[in-house]
Amino acid sequence: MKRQLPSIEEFMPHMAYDSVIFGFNGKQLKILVLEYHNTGYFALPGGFVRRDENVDDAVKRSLRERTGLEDIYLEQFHTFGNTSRAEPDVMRQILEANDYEIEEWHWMLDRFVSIAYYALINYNEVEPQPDELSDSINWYALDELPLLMMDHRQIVERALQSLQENLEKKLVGINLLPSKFTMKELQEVYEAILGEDLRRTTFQRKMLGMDILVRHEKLFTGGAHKAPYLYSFKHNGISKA
Amino acid sequence: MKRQLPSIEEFMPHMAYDSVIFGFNGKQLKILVLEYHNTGYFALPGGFVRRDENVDDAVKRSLRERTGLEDIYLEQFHTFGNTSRAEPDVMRQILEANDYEIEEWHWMLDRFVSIAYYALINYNEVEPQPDELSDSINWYALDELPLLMMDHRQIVERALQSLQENLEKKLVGINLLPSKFTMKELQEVYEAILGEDLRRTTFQRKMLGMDILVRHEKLFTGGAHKAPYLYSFKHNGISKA
DNA sequence: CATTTATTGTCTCAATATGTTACAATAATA
DNA sequence: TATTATTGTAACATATTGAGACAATAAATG
Repeated sequence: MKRQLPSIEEFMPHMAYDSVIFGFNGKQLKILVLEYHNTGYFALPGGFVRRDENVDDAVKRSLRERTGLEDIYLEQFHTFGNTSRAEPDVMRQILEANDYEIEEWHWMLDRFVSIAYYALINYNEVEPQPDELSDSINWYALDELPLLMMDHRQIVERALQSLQENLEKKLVGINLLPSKFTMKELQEVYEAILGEDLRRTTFQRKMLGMDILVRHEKLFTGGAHKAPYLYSFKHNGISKA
Repeated sequence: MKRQLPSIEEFMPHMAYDSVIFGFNGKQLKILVLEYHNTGYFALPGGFVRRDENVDDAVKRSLRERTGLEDIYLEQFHTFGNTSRAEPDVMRQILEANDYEIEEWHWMLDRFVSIAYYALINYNEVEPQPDELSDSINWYALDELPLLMMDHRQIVERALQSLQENLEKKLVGINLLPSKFTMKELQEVYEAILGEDLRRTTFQRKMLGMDILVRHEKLFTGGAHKAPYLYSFKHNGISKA
């Protein structure tokens, strides 16, 4: 008994989204990558937009499903619209490997324009869940990505670039950390995103000078040295644009 | 004899683009706005994407048609994807006023996701041409815009914001000026975009310090004062990202 | 033709911001 | 109690930007 594919009645054709979901494990910046069943194809989490659904909501829906998290920092950064964004043979393989019934032609084999978002989440709060088509969803460091489908590699690169550009403008780094963190952890997030080392004293001065951090109790890690303070961000909740 | 609407065979449904075309008249930043025949509706220049066409190319095609210019500085800045982006009654009115034949329902009355771009052109080089649905296309200063259809006003605001953010990163201001210009003209472009006055000496020092300008002969305007130098940009042509 | 006017190009000094080094203040450990 | 590996902050040097001053014009004025 073959499964039924989502119907074109429900979704807008030619329209998709992809999410680059960033997390920080304390050392490296990582992203979530899906592996499709039995095919060896890797891809970014993505999906289609319902006909009665805002694009942003479609993306949030899928982020909830993949991560279980409710309020996620999300930023749309580019829409990829080249005609080359179609790989019907690959798509057919994936669908067949998932035991879907495919007619001669199906809308999911068509050309897609993809609206791309990046999300920032707290690595440790999450138990990622694969989607219907996938065996697994795993964290990959940016310099250890598997070969990704289609133009997903370029999508990741562009996401990182946008994240870097927004790092100063918005208080973006926050969203990759737990609510309380040390100055060192914050610095490590910045270094991972920018891909360069920062000077400790300058960084600390700048962050404190911005007047956006609240200082809390000290964190006694058990190390043979002065204990660092914990900080949190002043304004509550998600720092969405 | 009614005219025929573009066929859905040619275009992707639910998918559109809009362009915010900026020009600078020497004093103000302006944008091009269309007025639809006999309806009093104003809108941004936009269009649909052919099934076999890159989105970027669709936008360039329409820019050529509206402006006659070939190489235009163009930047995609956001995709607007809310379900509220549909006004079937208004759209029907516009089409009827243009003497198009409309069946019960038509794909152009549907919800659209719009991929938005901004363009920078040389105000004086252009003789704007209205599209099929429009009586006129005219320059409007940003603070004297007519009431625009749908969410086009928000699109303009977001375009301006992106332009402001890109002003420092890229050498964007260039594209609004003729190939040779004075330092004062360049400063006026920056001021119009940023919406604030800049300090003359600091601006000049910064621009010259960037090492991107070539100094040419002086410009004798006939004013009772020292003649300014003309400058052009070092690297040739369009400074696309 | 000398004088006046408005603007331009450049310099200087002041005010900020950032880079760099130094050092005292810890928590654990030996 | 001394040692170790940080952390928080201060101090100084350097770089960047803000602000004002001023000489060098093109034309207009008389």
